[in-house]
Amino acid sequence: MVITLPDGTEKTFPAGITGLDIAASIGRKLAEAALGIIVDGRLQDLGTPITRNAGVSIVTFDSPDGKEIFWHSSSHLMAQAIEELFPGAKFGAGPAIEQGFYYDVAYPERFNEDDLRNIEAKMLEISGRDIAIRREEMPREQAIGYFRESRKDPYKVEILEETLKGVETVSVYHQDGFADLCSGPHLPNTGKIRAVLLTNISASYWRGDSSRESMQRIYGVTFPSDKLLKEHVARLEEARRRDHRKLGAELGLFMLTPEVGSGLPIWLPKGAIIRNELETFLKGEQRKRGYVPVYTPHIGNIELYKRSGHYPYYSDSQFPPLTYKDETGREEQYLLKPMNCPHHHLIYSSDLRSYRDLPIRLTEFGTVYRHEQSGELNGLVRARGFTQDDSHIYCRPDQLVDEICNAIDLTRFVFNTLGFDEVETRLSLHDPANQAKYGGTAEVWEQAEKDVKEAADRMGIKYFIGIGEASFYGPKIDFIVRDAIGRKWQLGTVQVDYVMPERFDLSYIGSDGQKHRPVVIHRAPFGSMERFIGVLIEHTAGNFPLWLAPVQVTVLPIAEDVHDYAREVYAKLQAAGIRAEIDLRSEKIGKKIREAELSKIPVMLVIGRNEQEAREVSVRRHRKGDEGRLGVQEIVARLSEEIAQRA
RNA sequence: GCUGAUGUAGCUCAGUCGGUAGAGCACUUCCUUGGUAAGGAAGAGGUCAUCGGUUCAAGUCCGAUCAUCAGCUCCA
Repeated sequence: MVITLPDGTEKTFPAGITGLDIAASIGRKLAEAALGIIVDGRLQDLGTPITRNAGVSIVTFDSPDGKEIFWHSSSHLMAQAIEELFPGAKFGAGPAIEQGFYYDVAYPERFNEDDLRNIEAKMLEISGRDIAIRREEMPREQAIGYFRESRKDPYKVEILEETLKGVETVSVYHQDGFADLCSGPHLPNTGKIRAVLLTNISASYWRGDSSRESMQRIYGVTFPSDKLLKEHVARLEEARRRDHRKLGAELGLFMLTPEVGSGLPIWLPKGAIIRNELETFLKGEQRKRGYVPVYTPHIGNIELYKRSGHYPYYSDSQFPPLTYKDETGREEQYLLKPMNCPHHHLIYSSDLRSYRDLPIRLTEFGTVYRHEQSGELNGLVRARGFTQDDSHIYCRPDQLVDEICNAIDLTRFVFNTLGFDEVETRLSLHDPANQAKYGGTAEVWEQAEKDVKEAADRMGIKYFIGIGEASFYGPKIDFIVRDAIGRKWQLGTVQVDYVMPERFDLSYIGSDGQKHRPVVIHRAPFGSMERFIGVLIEHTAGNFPLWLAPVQVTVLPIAEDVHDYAREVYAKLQAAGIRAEIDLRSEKIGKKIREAELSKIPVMLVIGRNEQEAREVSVRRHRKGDEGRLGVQEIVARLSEEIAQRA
């Protein structure tokens, strides 16, 4: 029997050999690190006998597959520990996730922190017993009996009876007295799991259904060594350090207060500078690309949203309507606007449009209000009042793909400028199985999705498909970045819409003199200014590039006798339009520098007697240190240039 | 919205068994005039989230509300 390894080398083995044997034949270390094996593209247990010629690769913790196996087995290990410590606990679902695993547990008592520590200790103890993990296949009917009678776990029985209805044979993994219904694969033994951290407990509904019983979901992460766990903990601490809510307060960027309302961020002067710079940047870029600015009110007649179809779709996540009654008893209802599109559509149809006028690109930083569920609110990244860098492009069908490409190009330009280089792109398509969720006809959707794909392919972007992620009026291209804690956030978006033009009866006069229907593109490179800046804060850890820094330069005189010269330098910076501060306190230079470093000011200009005599400044860059002396004109010119370049 | 946790000075946090509130940093004033990440001294700062209850007495115990955090569910 011939086994082909990933590097192309071929080895001959007797039939029935296992992955572990193959790993051992390559090296002792690999045998130790091996967690599973991929045989002809299929991930399986290390102990599964291989009976014919195959291409194999050994899976270790370094690969995503390896982590998946490791953490999935860890969830079983945790379940076993819980079962030993808390007899009677029943188990729901326990998968591996991106950063570890969880298990949903039904148990009458609430678990607390101490319980977690005890479970951790028990897991390590079980790991120390180095129990073999054994796979057993059995007919589904037999498994139902097993889980009902022996394991007494109603949740597994439910999975067997419903989710796995059509399946003949299922697999059960055993380790000591513990057994779990699971397709696998799993680790060969529990001993591989050497470091355990249970991170938190939360509630979850059985099968994600809020009408079903609530279970306790215990999250954890495990590693093959303590060293890896320590690194993981260090990453978590770094994430906490970068949390935009913490940095936003420390750096005086924004605030949230119940006196205004939850989820309603207030921009403080320093945060407003960042937002204003970003807006100025995008406005300038859009001007170059043929967008025209408009302004629209913050509320709109409710009829507008009924017409657009937003109201019925999203009435539960809107602030309740404002009702106005005049003396005659006539009633009008207004909605705090949850999106800008309807206003823009009315601007479009306020005039007769010729095919020669298209595309028309209306743009506005439009503030919208959505009553997000209280549990969803999260600093700037999930707020109830936020501002979209919203534009609507009205174009002819023959211009559509070009216009989508332009919007993608702008979005990419924005992300590159801001230093987001790891952006995932999702083509968000509709779910054909759930057509009722969407507006428009099947043909229109087919066309729209074809156009979106064509544009994405032409722009050469790498994307993945998200079925059911489309909005109700059309497919989208979504740009997704991760925050410091690894959570994903959708920022920019480009959306195609054939539905709104119908609803608002938008038209243009074609070359044939007849009325035609334009197509609308909704696009927002930043998405929401609040969310974008929230993610930007975490991305930069508050160390903003010079052009965005709320305070760009601080002038630090060493002693009082150079205050006059320091003021002169400060005045020159201000005159050049550089955001500068001056620290005239009677503190030592070390303290002034420390405070400037902590407030993450990019440039410090230290001035003492030597600098005064030479008409120079000592330049110190944040996190870099002393960079030597420069003439005043020189430093002003260099900083101005760096700001202009948005470097 | 649901489940759980949390809420004490501007910030980070102590506060024991229920007996009228504490530290460090920041802030203010004074002294100090210094060379690349914390000079010294003094002072000021609190409706212990809010409302109600138990008690002779509540930061502490109980309940409700609000907010925040974690997760679930949702996301134009």
